[in-house]
Amino acid sequence: MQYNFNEIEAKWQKYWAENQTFKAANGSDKPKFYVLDMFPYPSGAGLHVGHPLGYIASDIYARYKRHQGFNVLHPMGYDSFGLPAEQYAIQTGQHPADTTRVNIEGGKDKEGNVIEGYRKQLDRMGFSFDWGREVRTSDPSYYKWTQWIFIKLFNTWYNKVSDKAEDIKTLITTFEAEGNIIVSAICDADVPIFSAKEWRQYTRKRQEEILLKYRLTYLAESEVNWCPALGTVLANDEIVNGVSERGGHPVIRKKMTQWSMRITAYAERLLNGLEKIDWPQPLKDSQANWIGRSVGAIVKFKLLSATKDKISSLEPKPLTPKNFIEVFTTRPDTIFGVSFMTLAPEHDLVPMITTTEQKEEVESYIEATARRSERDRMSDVKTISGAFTGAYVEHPFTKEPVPVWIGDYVLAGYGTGAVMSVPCGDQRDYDFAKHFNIPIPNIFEGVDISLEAFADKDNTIIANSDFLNGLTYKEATGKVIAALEKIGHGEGKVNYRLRDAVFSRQRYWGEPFPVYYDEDGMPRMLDEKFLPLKLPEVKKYLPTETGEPPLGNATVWAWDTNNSAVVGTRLIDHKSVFPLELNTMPGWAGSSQYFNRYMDAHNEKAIFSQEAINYWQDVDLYIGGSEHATGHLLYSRFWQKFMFDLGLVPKDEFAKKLINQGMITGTSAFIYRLGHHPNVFVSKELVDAYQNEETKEDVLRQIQSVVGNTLKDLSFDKIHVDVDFVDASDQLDVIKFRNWQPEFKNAMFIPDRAPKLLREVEKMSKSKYNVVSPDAICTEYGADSLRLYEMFLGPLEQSKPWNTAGITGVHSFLKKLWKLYFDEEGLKDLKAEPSAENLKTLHKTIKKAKEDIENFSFNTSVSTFMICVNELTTQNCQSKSILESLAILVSPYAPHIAEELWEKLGNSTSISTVSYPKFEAKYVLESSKEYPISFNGKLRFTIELPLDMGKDEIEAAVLAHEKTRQQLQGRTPKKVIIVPGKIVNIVS
RNA sequence: GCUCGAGUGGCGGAAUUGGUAGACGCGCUGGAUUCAAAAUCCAGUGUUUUCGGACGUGUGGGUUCGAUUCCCACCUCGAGUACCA
Repeated sequence: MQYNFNEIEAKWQKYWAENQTFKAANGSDKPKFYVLDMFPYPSGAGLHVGHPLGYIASDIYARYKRHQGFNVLHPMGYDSFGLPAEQYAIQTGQHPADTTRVNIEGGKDKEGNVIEGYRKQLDRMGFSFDWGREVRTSDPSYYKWTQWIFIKLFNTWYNKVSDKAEDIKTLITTFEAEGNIIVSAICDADVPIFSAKEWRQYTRKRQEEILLKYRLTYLAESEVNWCPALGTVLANDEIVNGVSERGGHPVIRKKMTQWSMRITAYAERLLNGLEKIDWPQPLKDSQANWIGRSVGAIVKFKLLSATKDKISSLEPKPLTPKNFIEVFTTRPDTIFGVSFMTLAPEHDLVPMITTTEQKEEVESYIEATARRSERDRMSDVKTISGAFTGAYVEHPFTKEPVPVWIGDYVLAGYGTGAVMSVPCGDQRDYDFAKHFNIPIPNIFEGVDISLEAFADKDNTIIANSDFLNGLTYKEATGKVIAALEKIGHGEGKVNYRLRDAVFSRQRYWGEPFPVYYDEDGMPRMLDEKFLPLKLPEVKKYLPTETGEPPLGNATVWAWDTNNSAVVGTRLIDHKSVFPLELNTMPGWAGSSQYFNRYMDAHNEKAIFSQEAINYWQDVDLYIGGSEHATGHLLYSRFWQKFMFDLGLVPKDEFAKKLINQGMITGTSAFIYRLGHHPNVFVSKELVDAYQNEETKEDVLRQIQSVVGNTLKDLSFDKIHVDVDFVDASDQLDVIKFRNWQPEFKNAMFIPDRAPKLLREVEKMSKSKYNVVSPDAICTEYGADSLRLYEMFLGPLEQSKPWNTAGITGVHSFLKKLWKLYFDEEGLKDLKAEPSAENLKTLHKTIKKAKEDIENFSFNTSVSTFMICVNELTTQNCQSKSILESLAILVSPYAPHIAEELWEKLGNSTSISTVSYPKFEAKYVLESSKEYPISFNGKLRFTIELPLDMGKDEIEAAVLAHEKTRQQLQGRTPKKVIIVPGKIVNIVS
């Protein structure tokens, strides 16, 4: 009987679907285990072999956990809002919902190409997903809950005292009773101070404006990253090297009114939370880096409004709210080294403090920096530029005047947008001072600063600094902060690099905000019971002529408050019918709580029931790509903590363990095309030989014999060849190549048979002809072979190249496995009692396979199975019990063949929940050991000795051995090292 | 520049606490089977050699009876980040 994988795989996929084998119940006597994959964006191009790597690993683990007796939740869904569907809609006019459905469920695209569909592709690989819990972020029944969370965020503020998010009502109550002086909140910087009386006298609009400054999602005019080519704003994590992550378009800074998420409220908790989750260190590092906590101080420098000559006569005046400049510094200990102050050119105070004499220079500098794009400014960090404002501030301790400059090395968006410049202690300040001839006072003990700044905190001893002299960095910092606080000129402060996240996108294919704008133009939330607010139909998916987002094209997009319904925009009267928000939410909105929604995916009354969330708690294992480190994975943690504060989820971290699977790259194939002879192709070997001086002439002659002797100098172009035309020996199938494209129809090859190709590892991409689809592999070798091979390639986390040729190794393993159970006639007569050898092989395998799977070392467990099958084949194992256990061991990796073997052995239920074989040490105990005998650390020979032999006996046995005497040649050993069970080393 | 990770045969990779380097697979070489091919099976396969051995895990040093593994310096590649005060 042959191993007919196509038939077997189709049969069991059908069986699993019909019997709902992998349906997970929300409650069970078994312990729970939640295995999650990052859900995919369903693109029209379909999956290539790189995509399922993580899914295969998580599926193996999920299946293993079922064998271990866990109730396993292993869901899958689609992150189906996004840019590609929208851009396709703009080009073709097709509704993104339609193309998205085709990409998932299959069908035809506009050109009539057959799209297989993600679901079918995934099904062919035999995943044990509980498809009954599928979610699609673009489905109104799903995004209803994304909108719901948005409303919750709007109705919440962050109380620093309780250190958590609280209902906005508690804030309003406080305002009404006591004003905001006693409120300690994470809010906008420009909140005015008011009393309860003042609050009550404010208009409703004024009150709303103030509350917006406290809400966890708020509308604010802010500087955003605007991408003109995409017509939308982008978040910081959507920009790579100053250009858009998608498409590589330039990005400029622009002021716009946008929804923002107050993620900064959670900065500290997001940072601390990293300590209790088992996530990859590089990923934690990059989140920590992104949050960018730095400890230092705020220092206030009083403004002196006069020119330098007159300052000395000025009377000292107390600080008032408007007459100082605030800086943030991590080195308050160097305050006596300040010789100037630098503001970002965009700093609010610049126009106010600039003197008439300096006005022209400052304005032209500001104009020049504004003209430079973000990218220019970033790529050119060496050019030093700046301008003097003419203004001075007063040093808080020395009372000396300090000149105020502006310079684009100071960023408006970090800290206070102003720095106290200490040229002796900071290289940027140093360079700036050198360039503009500003003095560089030295405040470090025994340090030469004639060439560069001294920034080594650990070896700092402060000098020339009044009361800080002789102190270390740490001592001086503490002392100076205390002194600043005492005179009211500053305080200790922790600063974060993390910015609030802009949450508006000028796009069509995203979640609509459940927001309308009232008669005052203030945002109001729809009542929860009217959700979902569905995306309106539009004629065009582009921005409107007046520059509004695509939803501006909708004719039915207004909120009728009398009837609680979406109505035509013509009816807007700002009395009872109001305009709805035209922006949509960003890509990460839908993915920030999807893992919790899976727990109760069809609940219409709540995002999930409390029973469901309390049962499943959190994700036990999450597998996905590292590219989401500072996007999805940070935002999801933020929303989880928010949900936790509201008491909606029991855990404030959503995933205990996370693994980043590596990328599978392609192995591109190239043939060399002869210069000036576009019809002639030369093998890699000949081109290599041509590069070698010794063989160059031979190659030249060989090529001349084909194309004529006129050719003296050879040149070669590398041409991509479809990897489908290449065999395991890297030889080209010339017939396939000639039929590939018309220009190759009459191609000639040197040598003319199976020329060797050059192979290089590159990212998989259509244009490189190195994309391999899992469907083709499933058809030719089967899903079980694909699964095994993806795991066998190497460690899960590592990036590694795909080469289809190698799959024959795991495929013939499966055939050998099959042959242990079947011969030509059918199932073998498996009545033999297991031999000691059989049991040893089996139990060795159980032990190793279990260890490997628990360490996520899937590549080595595949080797273990190969060794096991090779041994059992040699042993001619005919024991049913051994072969039953083997089928279970293999089943997480190659589930189809395992089910078939299991059934043919006479079992009537699925193998998927059978308990894992138990390792028993007694079967693998050895009585003797082949001891390696080394002399001075170098292995010479081995001797077999009983394992229970003691050190002394071993020494005696080894020294008595004839080969030992040969090695020693009469010398006496100086030392004999014996590690029982391991090695013997003789030093002589 | 900074942070993190990695360098092992022709290739993917293995070696669990420092203890027989190269498991397993691909490829390659030879053989069996076949009219032939595919498939299958058997043997070999780090380099070198005077067939005793010698040399071998990016480079140079160190610790150790013993180092792919630990320490120091350097080189190369990859990922992230980038004027963060």
